[in-house]
Amino acid sequence: MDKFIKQINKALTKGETVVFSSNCEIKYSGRAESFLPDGDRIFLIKPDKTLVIHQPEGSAPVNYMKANSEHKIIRDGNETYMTSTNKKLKEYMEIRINKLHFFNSSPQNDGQKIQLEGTEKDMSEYLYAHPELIEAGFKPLSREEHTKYGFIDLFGYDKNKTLVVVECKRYRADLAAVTQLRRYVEKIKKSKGIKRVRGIIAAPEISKNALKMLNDWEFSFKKAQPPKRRKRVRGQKKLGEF
Amino acid sequence: MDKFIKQINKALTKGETVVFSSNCEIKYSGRAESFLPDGDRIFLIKPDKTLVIHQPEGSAPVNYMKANSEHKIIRDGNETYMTSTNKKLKEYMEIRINKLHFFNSSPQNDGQKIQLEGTEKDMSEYLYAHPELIEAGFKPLSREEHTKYGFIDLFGYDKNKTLVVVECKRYRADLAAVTQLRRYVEKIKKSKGIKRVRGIIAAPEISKNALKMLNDWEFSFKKAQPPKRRKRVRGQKKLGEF
DNA sequence: ACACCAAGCAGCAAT
DNA sequence: ATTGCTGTTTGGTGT
Repeated sequence: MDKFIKQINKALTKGETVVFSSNCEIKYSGRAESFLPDGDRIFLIKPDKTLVIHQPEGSAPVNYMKANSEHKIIRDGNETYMTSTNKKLKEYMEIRINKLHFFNSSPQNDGQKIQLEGTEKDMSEYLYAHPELIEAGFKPLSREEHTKYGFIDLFGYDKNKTLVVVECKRYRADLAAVTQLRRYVEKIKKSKGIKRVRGIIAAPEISKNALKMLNDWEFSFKKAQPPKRRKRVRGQKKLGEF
Repeated sequence: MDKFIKQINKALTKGETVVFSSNCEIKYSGRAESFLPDGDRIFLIKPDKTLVIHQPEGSAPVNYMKANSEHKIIRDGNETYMTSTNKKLKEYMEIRINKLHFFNSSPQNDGQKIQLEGTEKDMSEYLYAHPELIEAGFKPLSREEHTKYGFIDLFGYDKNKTLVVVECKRYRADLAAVTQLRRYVEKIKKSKGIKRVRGIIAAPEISKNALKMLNDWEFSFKKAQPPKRRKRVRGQKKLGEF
């Protein structure tokens, strides 16, 4: 355990990435409060002082501390603790480490940024470039615009010069998508002093209740998908699989 | 590298938790598509076949595969790849492993569930038990109720027997909170055929625009907080700090 | 399954 | 720093 304390303190000062596993108990206090009784977990401490703690199931960490936290190992009699504090965020964590299973610390070189495709932004770009996919005669004016009424995905005129707000969803549109659209439409009506502004949800699908609310408000739905390049990845049988 | 392949295959069949670091390139195709050029990353494969991949910064994984994915190591000439597939979710990942930095596999025993306090649910429970914190004469009828209009945090009558919908937010209420409240209020008005239903946002704070929208709709704001036990955690100077 | 919603959401962009 | 919003959101709960 003394070796562990030396190792981790050294690693933290050197800005290495630390991974260890231990049997431990975790207390957290900050935006909420949590307690996790004894069990084996995986710990990851990054050079930016992010701490992520994983149980044996699920994608999300069970506990974590955000970047720029301060991590310390403390001996208290027979017990070993790690404390993590983030004064700025008023967050505190205390981990009683009962047993260390393994420890690794190493420098990690990685200056790369992930390149992501098929997002809602890609979708609004694509529809901006191909307005006929919304409807014949649609003339886009702007996309991804931050207005004081909110963040409007796609905005333009229809063939009758009526203003149209388009809200894009990369998946199934739900009630929240419709209320969001409605908020934009109403704000624009009010600010421009015009009676008629159309609202369109562009998404691959829409939930039943959302469609009902859409109809109640005389908005409309247009089936559309975010674009993908569909490059082949090893393990995929066919490109057409999804 | 051959040893690595044996180790990882063995670990995966035994249901151990695998952690390794490698220099690699990552391609993903599924709900979206991504590409991440060569760099050092930490890999975590859990007994439930969740894969989580971390870069040296931030809380969130840069890439991941959800539980029940299938992970395989493949040699292709001089290159080593790991493929992860989840047929059910139609998700595919391919990782070209250039160099392995370290590897660990170990059984992890952890049957514990995190105990969390200070959630929105705790807040609505507390306000249900202490209705005077909303306003004098408020009589709650239900809390956390799933209706076909949505999920209503707190519902009751005010001192004048007017129906009141309360939407709780554990942190600052925003525009979405107000539109959510408005949706519930309108649906209840319509379904019950009554003209007046009040709406209240209960939250520690509310954003400026949200407050304006709240006033426009003649709803009201009540300052309230989720309850916390505020137990002491090592590293916290005083209980009163937050 | 779908639907809806909270989250210690995280991360990002614009104000 | 605050606001608003997307996300390969994740995770939970109820229908």
